[in-house]
Amino acid sequence: MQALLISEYDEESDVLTQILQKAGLSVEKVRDLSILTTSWPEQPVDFILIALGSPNGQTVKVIHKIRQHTASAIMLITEPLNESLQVDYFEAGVDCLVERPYGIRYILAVVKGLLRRTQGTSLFNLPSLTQAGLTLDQSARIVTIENGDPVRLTHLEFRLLHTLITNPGMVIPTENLVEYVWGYSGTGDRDLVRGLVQRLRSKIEPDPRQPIYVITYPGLGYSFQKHS
Amino acid sequence: MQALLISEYDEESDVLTQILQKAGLSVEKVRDLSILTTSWPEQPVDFILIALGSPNGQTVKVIHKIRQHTASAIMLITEPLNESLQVDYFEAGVDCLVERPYGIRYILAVVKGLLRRTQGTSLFNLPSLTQAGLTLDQSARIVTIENGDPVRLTHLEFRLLHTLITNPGMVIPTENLVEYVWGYSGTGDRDLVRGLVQRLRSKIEPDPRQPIYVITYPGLGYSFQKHS
DNA sequence: TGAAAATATTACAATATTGAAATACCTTTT
DNA sequence: AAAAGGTATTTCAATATTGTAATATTTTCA
Repeated sequence: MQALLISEYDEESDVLTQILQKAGLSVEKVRDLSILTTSWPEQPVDFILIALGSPNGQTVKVIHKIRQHTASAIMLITEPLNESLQVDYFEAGVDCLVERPYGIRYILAVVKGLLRRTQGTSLFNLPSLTQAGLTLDQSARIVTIENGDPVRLTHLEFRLLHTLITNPGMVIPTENLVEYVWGYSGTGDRDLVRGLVQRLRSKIEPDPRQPIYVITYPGLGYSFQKHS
Repeated sequence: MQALLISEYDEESDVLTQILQKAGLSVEKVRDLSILTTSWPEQPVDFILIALGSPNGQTVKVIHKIRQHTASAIMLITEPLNESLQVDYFEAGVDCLVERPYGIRYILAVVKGLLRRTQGTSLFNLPSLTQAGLTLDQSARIVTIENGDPVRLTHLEFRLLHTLITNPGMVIPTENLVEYVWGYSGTGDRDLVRGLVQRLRSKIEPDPRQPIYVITYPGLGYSFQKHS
């Protein structure tokens, strides 16, 4: 993971470098923001930290340009600004704005938080969903019950459980499940949902005859039992 | 888009409601954070704004629990905190922390920025990836070549193409591909990568004998041809 | 309660996906 | 050019996944 650090002051630059490294990033330093309008790093950049003394109207434009080149997090450290300029920066695409003076541990926490967000947009890095003691690994399509062995789900089983678990306690009409689970392919009908529910239950329910996770609401649909 | 607002003070609650609505959200108000441990809103929540007077250690735990239930943005507004507590909140899963006093326009800008980030992180709402005229639908595992018919990919084919296309121009060592594609299951080896590459090429390459997307670098690995 | 509707269960067939192996081809190095 | 190592291609078998249908059970409502 590559970070790009734009910092004018040497001492601050060193501190920020250490923070970024502590967050697990390799750091490439640049002194001047304007350089970026002409040359962009070869390696993909995963995080951009801009620490400027007195940013001006020009800075907003440059940041806006950077945002068009990358979806990575952009963090800005500045002297205290007036609200109007703060808003401008956010609208230019900045993700986070910290004013001096700041605490080192605070910055580290913010950086980690931003990385959590921007990393998580990779398909292989999605967070697990937990509900009522059941954990769904969205990347590997694996479900784990408390004190149980991990179970692999098929594509359709996963889409079904995912739909239910992201709306815990809500009764999802069977028709909607058809749409969510098979929607992209066009096939699928109410009977298939029933068959799929059976298969899912046989994998995740301690006793499929007495389901505790996927509950039937006759005439309505199915629901994932909400955590009390 | 549904927002959940947790706010103790009536006047502030009204102001924040207006801000959230201006950002395009429907607002559901709650006075007390503790309520969430017992009852969670029926509708799925896309944004969570917590505005507390004096949060305590308990608050951190509740937020951590909320984070396990949702991937939505969590924003926290508080009285000035000591750094240690700030860090705790971030580690519990807060995305943004604003201390009073704050400017209304600033808050609106921050909310919009967070929404920009968190929209489309639902598994069924991921953006398509486009590179060199090839588009990969991450939700439906479908790939489309310019002027061509959509093609469904298998689980493994998808993971392979996804890995390559998210690092365009980079040569990914075969060993790494094994890890990325089969990593979660443990199986998989170099020979399987070759077989899988063939299958993928037969689906996406106009002429599999003369690949233009997935390029072999003998002794190194494979690469997705970068768009100029 | 009893009929109708909805759902559960089981079994099986069709298909899709994957792993494995054998052979042909290409690259690199000497 | 020849040998060695890596890669491509094809084919086949094992398995996984999904769709279908037939029957049993449960729920709903008159």
